[in-house]
Amino acid sequence: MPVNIDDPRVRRTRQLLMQSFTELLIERKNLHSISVQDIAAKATVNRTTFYAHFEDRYAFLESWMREKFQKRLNEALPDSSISDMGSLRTLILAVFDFISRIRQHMTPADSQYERLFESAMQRELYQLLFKWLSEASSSPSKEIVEATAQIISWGIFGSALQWSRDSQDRTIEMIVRDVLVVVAAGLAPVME
Amino acid sequence: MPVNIDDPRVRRTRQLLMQSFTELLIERKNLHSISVQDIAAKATVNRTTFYAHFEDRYAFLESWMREKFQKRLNEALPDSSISDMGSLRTLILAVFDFISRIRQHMTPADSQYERLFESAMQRELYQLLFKWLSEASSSPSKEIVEATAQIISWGIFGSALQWSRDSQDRTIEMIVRDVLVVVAAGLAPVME
DNA sequence: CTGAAGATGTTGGGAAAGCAACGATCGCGG
DNA sequence: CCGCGATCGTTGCTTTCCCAACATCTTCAG
Repeated sequence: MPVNIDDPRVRRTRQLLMQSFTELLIERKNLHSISVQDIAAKATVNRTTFYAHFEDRYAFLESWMREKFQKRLNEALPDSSISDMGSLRTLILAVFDFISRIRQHMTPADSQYERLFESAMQRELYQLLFKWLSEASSSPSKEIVEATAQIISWGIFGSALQWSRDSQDRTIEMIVRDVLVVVAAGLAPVME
Repeated sequence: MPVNIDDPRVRRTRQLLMQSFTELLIERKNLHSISVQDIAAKATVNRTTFYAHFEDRYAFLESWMREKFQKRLNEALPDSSISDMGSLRTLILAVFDFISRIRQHMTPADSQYERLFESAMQRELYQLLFKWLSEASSSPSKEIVEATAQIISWGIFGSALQWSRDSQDRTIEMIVRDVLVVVAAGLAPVME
């Protein structure tokens, strides 16, 4: 298990593995058909090295999902804050869009990974919300901020998940507008 | 000094260093202003590793030049042979074009590297010609083939070098046509 | 059902890459 | 001319990576 994540070799290996898996996922839609050997080979990295970085394939998939999701959110909100209604809408939109795209790469054979991906996304969303709220909030109570981040992250994520499952009969703009109203109201107590 | 050139780490490191130097050369035109540290940094490789692969900066530059030149020639002649007059012209054209491009990246401060580059190119051209002639020639004598490769490689390379120095008053098409005639004649004895 | 092929993790030893530190050399402004 | 900083090339030691081999476990065709 590599100890120093600042070691250039460690960074390079991780990046190569992540990138390779992303490309494989684009080539062959089916997640389940991608083996550890495939990922390692494409990354020109030994299979053993894969296991030096990740406990098992599930730990890798979780890291991959968290990284992808985090990157997506940070690209959507470059200033790293939810300053106004507009940025809040952008955030919600990004979550809905991301979940929808991920689902396109899932086949019935991949259902075993659904819960893994979902929890990774929710946790990542919570952490980002908590960080942003801690900076922007007027509330002095850490507990209040935590609770707010929990409720809002679950609220956004859960509704996005449900929408992505229900064959998406409502357009993304419509549903996002509705979610925005509720979320904004929930955020009100901790914002000035 | 790495021993096994099939080791994925060795291949990766070499490629990273080569690629990084190429990009640096495009960014900052001046060859002389590029330090070993610059190359290593851009390749996310330790400076010590650079010296594990190359005796010194000169050995690196020679390898880089040979690799670039070889790649350029193989791209120009994908079938790896000089089957007819057309492919021979393509080869000569590639040499002239390559030398001309390289010169664009040279400033007076880089004059110390000229001889290095030149000998690398000539030797590479010789080796390719020898290989091709060995396959295509009808001559049973190895000595004849060697001598032919020597003369032709020096002939093409030398005239290209001279042309690139002389402010290129004649168009590349004109000079190449003339060189082609002579080279073809020189090649005649060993071709069927 | 079976066994052959392939995927998952694991281990030990050797090779490559990273790192900090060193003296030597070069260039250049004071 | 001096000396200060930057680059060069080297060394000893640590960490990471590669590799071959192994024991499971799954899968799927005969």
